[in-house]
Amino acid sequence: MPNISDIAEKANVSSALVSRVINNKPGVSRENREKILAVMRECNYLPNSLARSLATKATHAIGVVMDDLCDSFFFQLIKGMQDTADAMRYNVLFCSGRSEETVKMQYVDFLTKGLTDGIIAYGSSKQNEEMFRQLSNRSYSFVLIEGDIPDQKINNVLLDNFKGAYAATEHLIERGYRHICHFSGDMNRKVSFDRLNGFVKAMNDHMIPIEQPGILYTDFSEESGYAQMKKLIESGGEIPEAIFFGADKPAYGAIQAMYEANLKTPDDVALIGFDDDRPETYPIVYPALSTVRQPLYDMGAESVRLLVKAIKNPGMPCEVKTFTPELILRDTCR
Amino acid sequence: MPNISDIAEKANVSSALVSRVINNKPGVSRENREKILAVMRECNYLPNSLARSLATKATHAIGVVMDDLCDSFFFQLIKGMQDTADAMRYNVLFCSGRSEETVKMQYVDFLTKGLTDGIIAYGSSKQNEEMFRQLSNRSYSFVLIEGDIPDQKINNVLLDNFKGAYAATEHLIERGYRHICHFSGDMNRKVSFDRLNGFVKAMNDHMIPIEQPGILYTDFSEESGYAQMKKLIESGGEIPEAIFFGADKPAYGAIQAMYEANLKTPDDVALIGFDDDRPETYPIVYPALSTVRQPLYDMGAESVRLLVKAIKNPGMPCEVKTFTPELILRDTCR
DNA sequence: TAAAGTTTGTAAATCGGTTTACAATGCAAA
DNA sequence: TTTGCATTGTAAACCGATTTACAAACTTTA
Repeated sequence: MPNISDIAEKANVSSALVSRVINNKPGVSRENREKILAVMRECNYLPNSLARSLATKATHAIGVVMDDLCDSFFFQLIKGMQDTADAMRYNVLFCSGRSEETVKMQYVDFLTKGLTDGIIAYGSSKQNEEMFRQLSNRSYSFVLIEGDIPDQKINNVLLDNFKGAYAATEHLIERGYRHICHFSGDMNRKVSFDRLNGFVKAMNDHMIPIEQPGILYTDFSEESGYAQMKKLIESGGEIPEAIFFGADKPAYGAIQAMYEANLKTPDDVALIGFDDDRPETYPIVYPALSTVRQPLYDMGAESVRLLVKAIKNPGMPCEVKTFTPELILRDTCR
Repeated sequence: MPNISDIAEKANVSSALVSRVINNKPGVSRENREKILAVMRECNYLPNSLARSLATKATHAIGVVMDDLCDSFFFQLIKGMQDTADAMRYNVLFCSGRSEETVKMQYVDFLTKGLTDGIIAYGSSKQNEEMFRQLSNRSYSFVLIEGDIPDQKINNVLLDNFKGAYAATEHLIERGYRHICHFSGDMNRKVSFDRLNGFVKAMNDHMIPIEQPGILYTDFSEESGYAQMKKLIESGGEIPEAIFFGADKPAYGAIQAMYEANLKTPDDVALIGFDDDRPETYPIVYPALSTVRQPLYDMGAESVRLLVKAIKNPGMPCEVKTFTPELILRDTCR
């Protein structure tokens, strides 16, 4: 691998001239420019990015750190980020924590030590709050999606989970359902609280009592929804007329349990999920799930725009962009 | 952001000593080591990775370049890579081409200029052959999964597509089916040729004629399988007893078309897919698809092992690891 | 022809680390 | 007391680029 001095030597010029050619800057005669270009081509020369970034203090790369890349939930988010970054001429490096908070933090550490001009992280938990606080102190540019750090000004892309949950619940009420339950999402996540609160508030505002089984806790997996629904059915207790879920995946799990117990939706139980995390498959699958849609593509795009803005204006005051979810009615609740 | 000299100054030592502390090397008195560590902590000092990598010529990072991250097909591959890299203390940076060959190549370029010690790329096409040739010439370490460059020795992780297709077809024949068709995958990919050839060879070896409609061409999408199957049904021609697909996604599409036409599988048409690219959902979905399983997790893991080996032994002769797929019988063909 | 201005080229500092060669120090053995 | 050997510390070169300050050469202009 030749370096800039090798090229300079072969072309009988100083390395500063070669640098000017690399960066298309003035101050090089036509003659020399062509000679240098020829030598570069001949030697298969590629300027070393590390050295360039070290000198210029810019990498033109942004990092994205997520809990787990392998979740179709993130597809639209990723596409939004990638398209936007492409358009803004930034390269995106995705890192996957494989659901382990420690691995995720290790990647944040890795990327922020010089490799990227900024990072986007999805989700915050108590475990990583401290890390983001430190990023703030270092005045490193970053954007947090769906996770806020108490008492800390940071760039944030959020969803109004409360409003979405409220709207979904209210819709169920307006459709005439009275015995309505909630399957919450993972309660380690603030979003799940907000959704739960939206549900409770809507029920209260319409003076509908929350009857047994009331609120059942799941995580964000299909398995957990399946298990809770199966337990509910097997308990022999009364089955609610409608269920609002804190996420789509447990709703799909519940549908599976209902299917096995020969319960139909929406006739026996109306369902509304949250996320619009549709399996990328055909509708034979299930009855299409009614849900509260997160505008993930837009959120991904906005997070990149915000990050690039922060990178280009260091010291810029932090911004918070809140998106509003949309109620989408499909088969499981009209 | 303090640098190493700032720390050295504050601790009243030379920067070489600080470097030794950072890297846990001998040659520092207990006293000084502790003082330096204290100053580092106090200043929130983080050594700059770019500078370190520039000096040591190692980044301890590997890049993975794929056509499109947003495809559940890659999940197991990604997991295999990530787990293995974690265990070997390498960081993995994933890049997504968004299906555009030019973007994918741009990332190869970006990563190989110093950012990563090596890369893994999935799939090769005529368009990017030249790029991989050049990587070879630069003697940059890389591994290609499912893609070989003619006349070029490279590290390769492959699947024996021919054998898998042959086995699947033979199984259909042994089950007594005679009117068997093939829906090929995207013919821009060599894998599709191999699978097609496996099908044809098995039919020939058993002296079964390939009857109308014979071979239908799809790409790797559900839509294409749906469209071809629908056309076939609407054409009013004879429906084959069994179909072997070059990929799972078009098979799922075909199932959808069959469902709409009230055709049952395996009774009306037996189906075998390829990939074992299962939707991460519950079995209500479809009849579970019989398929030829790619050991993607293992292939991902092996690609990382091979790459790291190549990084650590520059000049190592290239290796080719070929995996054998496994026929998995589920509902659509017993 | 001299003075002033414009191009073009170079040397050297810099980015933030690592590493090598060597000097200074301390301590035990002779 | 001298010799020899670790141990500890430092200065300086280096990794591969960018950038600044300035010198040299060439044009204009008066």
